[in-house]
Amino acid sequence: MTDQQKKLVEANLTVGFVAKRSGVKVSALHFYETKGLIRSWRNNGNQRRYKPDVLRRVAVIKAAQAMGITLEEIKQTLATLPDKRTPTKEDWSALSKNWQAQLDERIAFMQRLRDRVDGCIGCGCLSMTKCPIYNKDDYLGDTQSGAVLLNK
Amino acid sequence: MTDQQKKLVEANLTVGFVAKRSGVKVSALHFYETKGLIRSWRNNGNQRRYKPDVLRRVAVIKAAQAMGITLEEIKQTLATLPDKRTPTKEDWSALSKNWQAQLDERIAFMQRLRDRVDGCIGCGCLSMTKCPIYNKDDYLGDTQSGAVLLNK
DNA sequence: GTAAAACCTCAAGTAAGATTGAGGTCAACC
DNA sequence: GGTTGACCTCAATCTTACTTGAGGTTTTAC
Repeated sequence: MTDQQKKLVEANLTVGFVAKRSGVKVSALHFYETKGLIRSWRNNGNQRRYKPDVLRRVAVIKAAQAMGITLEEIKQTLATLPDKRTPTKEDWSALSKNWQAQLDERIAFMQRLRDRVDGCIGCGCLSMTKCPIYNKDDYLGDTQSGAVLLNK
Repeated sequence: MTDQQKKLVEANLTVGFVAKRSGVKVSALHFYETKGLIRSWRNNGNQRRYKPDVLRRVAVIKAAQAMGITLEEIKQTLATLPDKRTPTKEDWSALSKNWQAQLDERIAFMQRLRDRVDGCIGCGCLSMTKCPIYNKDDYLGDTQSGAVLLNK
């Protein structure tokens, strides 16, 4: 049994191990901790120790980031996980559902954007009076203007 | 005829007009100019004046940003537009094609991600030895590790 | 028991993409 | 022709998400 495996069994992970396993740097783990996204306790020598589920938390953080969710939002959502006990399948499932909706929205937005890019950026209407990019008021209310229509 | 319409006809846009029409702040237009994404000339009083196609450029910049393309990449792509003449339908169409491929990729990535979130974050395998998020080596080569698999 | 590797804190730096503010000029309108 | 709003430059500041480095301690390995 290697030392790393021992650590696993002890369910008492060092920062270096978590860094290697999760693919983020030690400095990032420190950073996430200061931001309240993950937690650790300290051993006698003041070194961080983690529960194994920190690996899932970090994986979830990376996945959410890849979806374009900010750390602040991720923190909010992670805060809905139970504090006292190790999160269960249902707990993680709820997070997943939360973000899946956002992700679906984002995908839909990207698809709309693709269609716009297709239909509009490439269109031939260079005239200021006809192009819907030039003249957004044509199909937006007066309160909207400019590139605002691109922001979701 | 309003003053704004006069300005349009004169094809000689002020920075304030462009800002209002495109939905970006004057400071952003200054910024884009220093970065080489848009161009202007100056009137007698040293004020910026723009050709109308700057509006399309800005719309394209915002669209590309919404796709997750960096200003540097956008600059590179915009640099392929003709320098001497006003870009034609075909010119803009080429840009559109360029980015559509990237957008398709990004959408596909998001969809893969959605499936992962579904299948993995929400899965019940909290054991370190079975969960594919915990044990990435199971399906990635040794060179890959950790959350790397989430980065496209 | 000692050297190397891993860890600690805290301040500063980085990159992208802007915004804000100071101090001053130009243009539009009555 | 003066006031107000739009514009100018340039430096500084902001946000997000980290990384780097200095200076020092702890753990691990032999």
